[in-house]
Amino acid sequence: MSRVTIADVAAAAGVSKTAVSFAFNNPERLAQATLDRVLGVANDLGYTPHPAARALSTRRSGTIGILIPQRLSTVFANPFVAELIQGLGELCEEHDLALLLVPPLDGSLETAIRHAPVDGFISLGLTSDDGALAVIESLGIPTVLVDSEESGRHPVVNVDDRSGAEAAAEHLLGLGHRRLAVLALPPARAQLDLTPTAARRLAGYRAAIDAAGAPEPFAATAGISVAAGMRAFESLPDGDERPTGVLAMSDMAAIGVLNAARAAGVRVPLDLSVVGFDDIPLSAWTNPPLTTVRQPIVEKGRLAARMLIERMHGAAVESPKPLATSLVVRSSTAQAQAVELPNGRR
Amino acid sequence: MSRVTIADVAAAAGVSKTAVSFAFNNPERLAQATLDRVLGVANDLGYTPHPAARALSTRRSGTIGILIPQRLSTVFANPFVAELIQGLGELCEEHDLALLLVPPLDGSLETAIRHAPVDGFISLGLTSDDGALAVIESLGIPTVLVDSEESGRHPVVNVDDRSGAEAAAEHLLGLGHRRLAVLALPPARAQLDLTPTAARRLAGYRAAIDAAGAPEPFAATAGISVAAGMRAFESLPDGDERPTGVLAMSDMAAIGVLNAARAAGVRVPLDLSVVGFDDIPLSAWTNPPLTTVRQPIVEKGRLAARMLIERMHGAAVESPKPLATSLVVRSSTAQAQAVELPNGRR
DNA sequence: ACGATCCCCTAAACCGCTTTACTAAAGCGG
DNA sequence: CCGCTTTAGTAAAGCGGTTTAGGGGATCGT
Repeated sequence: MSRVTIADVAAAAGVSKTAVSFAFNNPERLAQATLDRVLGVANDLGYTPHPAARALSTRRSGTIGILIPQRLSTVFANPFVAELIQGLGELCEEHDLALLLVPPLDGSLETAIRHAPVDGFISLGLTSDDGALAVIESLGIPTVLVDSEESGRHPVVNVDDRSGAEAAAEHLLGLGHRRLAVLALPPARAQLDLTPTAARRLAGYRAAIDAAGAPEPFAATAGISVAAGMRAFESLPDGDERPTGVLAMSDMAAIGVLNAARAAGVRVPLDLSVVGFDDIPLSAWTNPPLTTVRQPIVEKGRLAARMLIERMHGAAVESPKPLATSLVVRSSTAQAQAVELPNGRR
Repeated sequence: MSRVTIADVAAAAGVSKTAVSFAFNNPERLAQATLDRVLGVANDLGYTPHPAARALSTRRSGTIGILIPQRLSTVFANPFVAELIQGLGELCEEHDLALLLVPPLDGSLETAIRHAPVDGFISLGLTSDDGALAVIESLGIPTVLVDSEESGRHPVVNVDDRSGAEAAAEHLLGLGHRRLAVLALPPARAQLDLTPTAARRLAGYRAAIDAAGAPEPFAATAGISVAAGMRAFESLPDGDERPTGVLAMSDMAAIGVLNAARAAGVRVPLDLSVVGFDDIPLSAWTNPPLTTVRQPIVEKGRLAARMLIERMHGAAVESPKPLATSLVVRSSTAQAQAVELPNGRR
């Protein structure tokens, strides 16, 4: 019941292994009659080249890896990743590549990288000093960074997080909100700093708030799940202290806030305005529909894949400039209620 | 800049390749001093076994493949898959396995299967006569079927689609609805029949409708996207003919109906009741919150992965009985409006 | 002092495929 | 009819690991 090998086919067709190999990879080197016979026999026997053997010999695996910095169950709770894969997938299918999900192995992303049989990596949200990148470097595997920092060593695909965040904050400030809460994304890997994305968004919020002379926002961390958003809402100061506007760095967290608010009898957007980030497809259908910052996720995936494939073909590719983000105003934000203290910073 | 091989390490440490291999895979066969030296040198050189070489030699790749019957961009638009991967991922991480997404290659799932360097497959939604399963068979790769039909050849993980659908239809019928619409899932692969899942759900709807003596439901196909659900709503008969209840086989389609209805001035649930299927996490936060049939997707993924891993270890595993589904009543369904024709089948 | 045992380590075969010579036979011009 | 190119196919050397069989030296029992 063991696999049919090239030697089996060769024997059955009465030719050498080389001839069989040629039949598949170099058909013009065989006489038509031989070619037909070999192909016929191979087909009858159900022969398929062993992927690992082929990969070893050709030094290509036909696979690209997505470097996932966290546990799969965490990351896939975020529709963001699924959307990115849609973009990556389009290009992969076009180029007959398979997609390998590479989460930390034994808790170590570095280990996982070493064991991944891939021709290239797409990495998500790593800081440029992450040890994982050093390992990739030493392995010499072409890589494209997504949601990362500028790096001399690899091309980077980013969106303009900062401008998007700034627009979100300006929107709220423009509606008269002063007491704001920022729901930050947690670090991608334990004991690390903010992800580059979170840092840029935070900078955007800050810039707008400072420019408007509004008080320091309340800060919490909310991850990318509805539950985390709900917890974040609970953690907000209560009573008069409660922020009137929430700037969430993910739509999922924003949706959690929406829900926890309703449960607590806080009306959105009357009592509380909420802005999300990403514009995942479902944000338009929440209750109320979510005001959020749109980023072109699928496009980002497509672009990253295209760049990686070019790199794999040996081309030198430049980092494109960050993709544009835009504020999508729906119904989770409204004019702040009248009563507001007349002083600036608290 | 070429990769460090086992021979490089052996030379640098002044031992044979065998010794280096033992250092990693059979450390007790080396003297402590030698072991330390080899490991030290390997570390200094940044040595990692070449995954393909290792796979060829050990005949294991440390990877399991998810057989995706459609294009990645289509499949990942459905939160269902992301959830399933959360479940699969938990087990994979526990067992240090990577996850390979295997969509059709050159339009052929069979080809993709042959080229996939995996130790096992999880297949999604295939009928048991699908050619892809025959190929897997001939390759002798352990496989677990998800959302498929009972098959003597592979263990199957299913949920009780039929009962769930029946409960959904009974719910609507119990609320007095008679004119119903069923939004079916399209076939997984072009020119094929309904997926096993869709067929079972349809049977469930039918059984309840027949038992209640209600008229034949209007039938449409809606896929698993919000847009498809919106189109399906548009396709419903208008005026007095319009169904008062919609049974959608996916939450995404149901959400599309919700939205298209609102746009058309049709009030949900006053004028139209909508029931979804799956209970994806966001169904609770739509506007209005969606009544739907819950199935334990993450659990399904975990179970499938656990079974596959056991099979890969050579154990014989039985198909468990279908996982329970349950109706989750939220706010998208309500009593049918009074005016109803007093006759039975139209 | 001598064969038997251990302990460490190595040579070489093997996994299944690709690819680089290279050869035998056929075709060709003169 | 002979030397020269083509054509069609092959043998063998990798690719980079793992693993089996075995060898040399130190230790042990007597």
